[in-house]
Amino acid sequence: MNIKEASARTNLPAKTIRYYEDIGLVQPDRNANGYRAFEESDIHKLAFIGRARGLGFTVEECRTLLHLYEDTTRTSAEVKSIARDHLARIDQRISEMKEMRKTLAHLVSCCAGDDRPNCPILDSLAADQSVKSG
Amino acid sequence: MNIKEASARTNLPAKTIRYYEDIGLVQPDRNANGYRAFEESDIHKLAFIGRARGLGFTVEECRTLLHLYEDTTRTSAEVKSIARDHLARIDQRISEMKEMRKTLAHLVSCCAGDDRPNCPILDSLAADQSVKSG
DNA sequence: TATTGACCTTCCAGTTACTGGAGGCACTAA
DNA sequence: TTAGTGCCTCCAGTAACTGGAAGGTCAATA
Repeated sequence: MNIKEASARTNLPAKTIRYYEDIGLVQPDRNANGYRAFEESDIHKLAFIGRARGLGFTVEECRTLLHLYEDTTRTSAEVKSIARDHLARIDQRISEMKEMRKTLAHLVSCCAGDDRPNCPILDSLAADQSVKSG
Repeated sequence: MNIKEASARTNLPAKTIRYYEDIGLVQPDRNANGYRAFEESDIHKLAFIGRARGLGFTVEECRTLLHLYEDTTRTSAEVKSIARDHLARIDQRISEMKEMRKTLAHLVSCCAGDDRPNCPILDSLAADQSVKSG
């Protein structure tokens, strides 16, 4: 199948699929005319990558996961370790963002949002003692 | 003061400060020898930017906020609008990450993490019906 | 005075994961 | 034959830095 159908089947933009080929995640055959010829196995790989990306794994992690998937001598410990590291990064990131959110929400709630110039948001950004939270 | 002290005062890497000059966020004077000469006002701006970046504002938002800060004819509504948009983006991002976290945590908890190859994490990534959550 | 070492400069390249666009074949249908 | 769509490659740009090379400057020391 051509790239458009592969794109439709995997929900990945054609550009992205070409990119994944570029960096060696998939190696579809080529037709005589030079068009990529995707097999079911390519679609399967691409869908795998798409799902892993959807869970926030980096492309390099996706590559590793794909290798592990194809390596029947893998151990589930290897996979779990990658997933757990990623989970930790997500937790880290979530807590950072919650911290930002807290400060920001407080500032927003303090700001009149009218036509006067006085603004606690700017004051806080400018202040040496920054308002960190409620 | 030289860039090293400016860096220490603002907690921003020297590289980052040079970058901020490159993109026009600050315009420190230069000494006869070509070294940047930071004034208190530059430090203040840099610290402002650093705090705004710490709250997750993009560099372009920082530029806008800085302009607003320096423009005494601003309205707090303008500032609040930027902050509120940013807050919405953060909320969006947090909920996306929580969704990821949920799925991932579930998969991790299902995986034995031993020396056997069987792995529900890989199964889920490979499966056409993906496991979305608990 | 010469030289070390820390500090400063600019400029170029690399990072992540794509995305947009130009220029140009290939294929299908009318 | 022509139009329209789809495909190809290659180049450049995105965000916000970061690393490193090559080289000038300054203060202190041998």
